[in-house]
Amino acid sequence: MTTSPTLALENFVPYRLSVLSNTVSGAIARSYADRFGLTIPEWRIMAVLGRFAPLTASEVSARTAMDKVRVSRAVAGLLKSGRIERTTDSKDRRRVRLRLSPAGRRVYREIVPFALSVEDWLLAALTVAERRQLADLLGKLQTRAADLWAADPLS
Amino acid sequence: MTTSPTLALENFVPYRLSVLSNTVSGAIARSYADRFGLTIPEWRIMAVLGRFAPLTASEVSARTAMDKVRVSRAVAGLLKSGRIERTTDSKDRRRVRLRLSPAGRRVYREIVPFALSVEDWLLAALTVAERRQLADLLGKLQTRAADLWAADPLS
DNA sequence: CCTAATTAGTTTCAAATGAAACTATTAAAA
DNA sequence: TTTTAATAGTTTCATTTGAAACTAATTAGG
Repeated sequence: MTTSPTLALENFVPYRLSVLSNTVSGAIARSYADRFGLTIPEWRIMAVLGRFAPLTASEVSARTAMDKVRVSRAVAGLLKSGRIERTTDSKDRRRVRLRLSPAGRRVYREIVPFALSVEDWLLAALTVAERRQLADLLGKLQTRAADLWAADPLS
Repeated sequence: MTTSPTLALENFVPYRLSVLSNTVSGAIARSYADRFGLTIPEWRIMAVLGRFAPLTASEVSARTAMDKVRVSRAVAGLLKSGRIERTTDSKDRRRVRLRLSPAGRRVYREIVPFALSVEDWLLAALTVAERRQLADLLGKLQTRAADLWAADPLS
């Protein structure tokens, strides 16, 4: 008698990554919504503008791994809540230069320590060596996954 | 002069997890759609029914980490494509017993080796020791994240 | 019993999503 | 130049999503 090979979902790495990422993002999304009235796309944009402003929408897109539609909508939300400012680039009037507003900077100064404390809380289960391992593994897997995405090497 | 603390998104673990998970899931979703005409929720359901059938929708929900609405819709899709069968439980007529159909089992026998080969390809960048590390770290982080989700311990 | 509360699963409705079409502007080619 | 193509960003439209409401069946309480 032959048995078909089976797959244990609970040990399957793509599944575990998805569940972990959803759990973490869900908890964070709830916190950010409650405390700051921000979505995760909005938070990501504030995070990159806090470091690198001014940026164009395309640059934000590249730095946040979000497509331009998402960026466009999250930018609209942040403009409405007065947390970022937009000016059109005078050299290339298609481009838009984005930066945090004074109110945005105040939120940024509050949210960064909070975000870091969430990360710390999450990583408190790991030793320093394990945290290094984690960073290393995430890097290797991301490189590999990007190739999987780009080329479908199993075709 | 004082500088506000900043946050490097590209090193922020929740962000890196999200990007990695999206990259992996996106590549897999494309493959499954192309080769088997399956969505990821449908595939997850087939994966658990391949091991544990019959299961009720709630049991499927628990084993796949998907809410009951998602399960209900994916079950409807699998019924339509003839890959699962449904009978109502005679002891409790609210419950529904789900199992793979013969056609579903054929797909299952094809997709399991494929799924494992995708995982292998992804993990080929890691040594055996690193794979063990990864499994260990994912476990620790998932436990921690579940606590974060349940209790919001930073409140 | 018989009513209230609970549970399993589905449907509805409003919000989030992304691909494709679109507008405006700039760069390249003829 | 003046088309033509490419780029930046927005909007449209069809699909996906999930919370809340709903239906049906079972269990618990009075």
